[in-house]
Amino acid sequence: MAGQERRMMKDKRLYQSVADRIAGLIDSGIYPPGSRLPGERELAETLEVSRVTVREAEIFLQALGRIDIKTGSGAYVRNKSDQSAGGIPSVSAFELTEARSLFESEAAALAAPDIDNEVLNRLETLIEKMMSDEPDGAQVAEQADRDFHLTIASSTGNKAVLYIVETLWKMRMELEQVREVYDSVCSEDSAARGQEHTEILEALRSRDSGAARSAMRQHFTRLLKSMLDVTEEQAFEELRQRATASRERFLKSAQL
Amino acid sequence: MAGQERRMMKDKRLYQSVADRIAGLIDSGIYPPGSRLPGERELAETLEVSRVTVREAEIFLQALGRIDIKTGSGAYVRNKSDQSAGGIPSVSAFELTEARSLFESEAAALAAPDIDNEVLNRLETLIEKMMSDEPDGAQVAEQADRDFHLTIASSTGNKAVLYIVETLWKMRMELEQVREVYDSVCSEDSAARGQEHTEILEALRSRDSGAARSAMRQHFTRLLKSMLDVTEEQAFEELRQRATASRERFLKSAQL
DNA sequence: CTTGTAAAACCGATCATACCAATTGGTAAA
DNA sequence: TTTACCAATTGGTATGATCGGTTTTACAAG
Repeated sequence: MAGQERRMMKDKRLYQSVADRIAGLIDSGIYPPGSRLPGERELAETLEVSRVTVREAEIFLQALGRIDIKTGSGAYVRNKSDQSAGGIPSVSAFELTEARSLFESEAAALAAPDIDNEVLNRLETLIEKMMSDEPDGAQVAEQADRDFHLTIASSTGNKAVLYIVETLWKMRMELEQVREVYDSVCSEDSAARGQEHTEILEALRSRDSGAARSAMRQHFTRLLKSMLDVTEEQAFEELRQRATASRERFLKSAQL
Repeated sequence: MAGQERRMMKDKRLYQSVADRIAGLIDSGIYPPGSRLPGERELAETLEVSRVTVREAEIFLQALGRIDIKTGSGAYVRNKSDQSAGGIPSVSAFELTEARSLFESEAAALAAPDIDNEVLNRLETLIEKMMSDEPDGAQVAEQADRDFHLTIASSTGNKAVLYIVETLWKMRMELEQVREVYDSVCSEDSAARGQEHTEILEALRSRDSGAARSAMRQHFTRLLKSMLDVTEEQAFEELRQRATASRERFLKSAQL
C-alpha cells in the first residue's frame, strides 16, 4: 500500500480532476476521436490514482458524452459531432432548412402585427452588417444572420418560439454536414440574401402577418434551391434523391 | 464471495440500473427535492450492491445534474428547475401551446400530402386509446396523445421537424408550471379532445394540407381557450395578463 | 500459405475491505 | 452561555481479487 498522500487539499473530487486531465489529453489530440484510451489499469498508473478513480472519471466523461465505454474492450473517444450533439439527431441541411422555413415563417407571422419600431431599426442594422464585406466578413455576416432571425423570433414575445428558433440555429452550427452545406451556399449569393432579408423587413414594417410569412418562406425557398444546386455539384447523390422527393412535397404544402 | 448472480442479462451496466432505481425513488416522491439521500453504505445494503456501485450511480446522477454530492455530508436531490432545465427556458403553458399551434400545424400540413395509409390507421388506434377511460386512463391517454402528435411529425419524413416536436413535448412534460395547467385542462373535455383529433385525422385522410393545418390550429386554439379559463379560475393573474394580450395577437396572426 | 478456431492475454464490471478526510452534533470545559 | 474538542457519520480513495466479455495469438486443418 504505497503512497497516496498527495492532493488532499480543497474540495474538488479526485475523479473530476482526473476527468479533466483525460479530457485534456483528448483535446490536445493525443487521443483523437475514435481512438481507444489506455486501459483502466494503465491509466491509473500513469495518472497516479487508483483504478476506482479512473473508473469514476470515465463514467463521468461517458455521462457527458465524451467517450464510449465498451465492456471487455476499452473506452473510445467520441466524435465531436456525435457528442456535443447532446441528443441532436443527425439531420441533413435540407431537412433543417425545410423545418426552419416552416417554423420561422410562422414566427415572423406572429411577430409582425405589433412589432416595435426599435426592433425594426435593429433588423435594418443587422442587414447592413450582413452585407458589408470586411475582412472576416463571413464570421460577421453569419453572426448578423443569426441575430436577424433570433431577433424576429424574440419579438414574438413568446419564449418557447424563441427557444425553438435558437434550437434550430444550434443544429445549423453544430452538425458538421449541415455547416458545410450552409457555408458553401452562403459564400455565394450575398447580394440576393440581402435582398431577401430586406423583403422580410419590409413585410414586418407593414405589420402584415401574411406578407411576413411569405417573405420568410421565400427566403428559405431560395436558400433551399441554391442548396440543391450546391449539393448536386458536390455529387451528393443520396441527399439529392431525398431532396427531390421532398422538394415536391414541400412546395406542395407551401402553397400560400 | 456472496451472491451477485442476479441480472446477468443484456449489457446494461449495473451502476446504470442502480442510477435508474435511485432516480425512480426520487421521481416517486420518496426523496423530494432538497432532501438528503441515504448514505452510500445504507443504499448499498438496500439496493443489494456494493458501495462502489452506489458511488458510480451517484456520480452518474450528479453528471446528469439530478443530485448534488457534498463531501462528509451526503447526496442531496436537486430542484427540477435547476436541474433538467439543462437549457430549457421557463415558459408558460400559454407560450408553449402557442408555439405548438404554430409549429405542429405546419408539420401536419407538411405531412398531409402523401401520408401512409398505415400511419392513418395507427393514428385512429391512438385516438381510441386516448378516449378509453380505463383505470390509469390519464397516463394512457397522455401517452397516446404524445404518440399521436409525434407520429404526425414523424410522417413528414423530416427528422428536424420530428426533433422540434419532440422538444416541444419535452417542455410540456418537464416544466412544472406547464404540466399543472395541461393536466387540469386535459382532465376536463376528453370528449371534445377526441373530436378534435378525429378532425385532424380526417383532414390527413383527405391529404389536404390546408385542412390539416386548420384542424391542428383549431385543436390548439380550443386547448388554448380552455387553458385560459382554467388559469383564470386559478387566479393566475400574471399569466392571464400576458395571455389576454397574446391571445389577440395570436388570433390575428392565425387568420387563415 | 490461407483459413478456422480455440486458447491465452486483456480488459472492463463488480465486490469486499480498509483507511483517510470532511462534516456534524454532542459534550465538556471556560 | 459560549467555546473547544472529540466521536460518530459520511463521502473519498486505494488494493486486490474474481468474473465474464473482447481481442489477439497460435496452432492445426485444409
